[in-house]
Amino acid sequence: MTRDEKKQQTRKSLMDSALLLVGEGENFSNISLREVAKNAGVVPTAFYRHFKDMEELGLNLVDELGMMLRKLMRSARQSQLPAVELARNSVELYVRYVADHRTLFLFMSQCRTGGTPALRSGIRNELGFFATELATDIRQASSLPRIDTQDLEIISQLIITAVADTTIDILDQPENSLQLQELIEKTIKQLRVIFLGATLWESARKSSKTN
Amino acid sequence: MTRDEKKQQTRKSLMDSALLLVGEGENFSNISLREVAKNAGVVPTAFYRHFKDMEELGLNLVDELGMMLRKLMRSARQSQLPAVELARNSVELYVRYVADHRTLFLFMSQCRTGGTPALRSGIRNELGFFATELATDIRQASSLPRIDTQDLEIISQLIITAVADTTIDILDQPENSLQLQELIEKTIKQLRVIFLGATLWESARKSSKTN
DNA sequence: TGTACATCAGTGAACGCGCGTTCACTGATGTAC
DNA sequence: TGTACATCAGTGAACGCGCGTTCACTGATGTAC
Repeated sequence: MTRDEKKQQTRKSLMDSALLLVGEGENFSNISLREVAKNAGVVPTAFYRHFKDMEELGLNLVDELGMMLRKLMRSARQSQLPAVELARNSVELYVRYVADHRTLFLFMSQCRTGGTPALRSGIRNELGFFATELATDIRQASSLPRIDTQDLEIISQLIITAVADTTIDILDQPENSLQLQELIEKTIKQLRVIFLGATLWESARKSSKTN
Repeated sequence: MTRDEKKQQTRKSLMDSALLLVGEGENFSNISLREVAKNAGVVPTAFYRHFKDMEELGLNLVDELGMMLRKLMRSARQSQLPAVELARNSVELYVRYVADHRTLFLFMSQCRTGGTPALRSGIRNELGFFATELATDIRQASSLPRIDTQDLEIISQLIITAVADTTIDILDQPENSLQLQELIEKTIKQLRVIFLGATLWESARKSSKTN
């Protein structure tokens, strides 16, 4: 193994170590550089070969989260489902991703509102990007062909907010629990309300034009 | 001043001191007992005469938040506005409350997803209570007279989520900024989409009954 | 291919600091008579 | 009202601990010839 490969491996260990500690219930902003290093099996000073401080490590986790979300989006696009089952399908796909990447989504939920300004804005950026992509998809699906672009983005943001906000509740539930199923149904209903509203919104726009 | 009055005063100083530090950009979960005591003008050990630890102080801040939210709800009820301007009026009232109690809402935003389990569930509890109240109000306003109670609660939760989620963005903006106004308009639009969706949701329920 | 030197990821000792918590205390306020 | 004692909010010294960061270092990997 080359020196560079080894370095990348240690770097990954450090990031995984931080996520592990998040998974054990620690708040990311309370996790110490020393804990992370210890957990990764290196001496504290080795940390500095990879990151300036914990915030920089966090920003790299945000990048990892971003890639994850893009993968999720790609999966969602593949399943060309009829609109009626789109909400259910999307939520269930999301829940599966959350379960499979528990610690990364815990990190997201924690830092989205609780992190340092840089972390917060990093995550909000990724979610914003996600919302824009979602708006494009909705546009292309032509379900709401005449709604204006700005409003479509606002609606997409609302969808993301509704889903992102349930994430912490999902993570608090054991997998396959009854409560988890209820959370899923709740979120599906919320998305359907939003979709229904979006349909009417379009006509509201049109009628306001005629006023 | 009696001894008990003095004690209550110190207790308040400690809680205010914690909020002050939150207002200065510190994360509540990183604030030390010593900082709080120092800021309140007492010796660190005096802290223990009032709270077991910082989490207990935080739970008392959650109570304060709860009272605040109930006051907000009462104000909102007084303004018997027509449904068409209800969204705008509510959002603007909320924004005024957020501006007037900046640090308390910062605390809420931080801890809603980032706090310890006890704090998180405390805040979610308050917001849940708020959602239930909101559902009752919507029911009584009879705007959606035949929607089922459970679904109405779910829709109320979505409204709360949409508003609560913008809170952190509102707090990041200087008062009276253009961006702030845009955030307000965005939230109003989101609430209107939800209300519109709720109207359709009702008929969707009815039509499913006929299937 | 073999040698001599450069690079640099990770080491380990050391530092000063703020932390939460303990303890015995002080002295103003409260209470019983 | 006055006195003697009890209460208890706040004091201040002390503790051991984990923290982030510095520094000179080691030794395996990489490179130039």
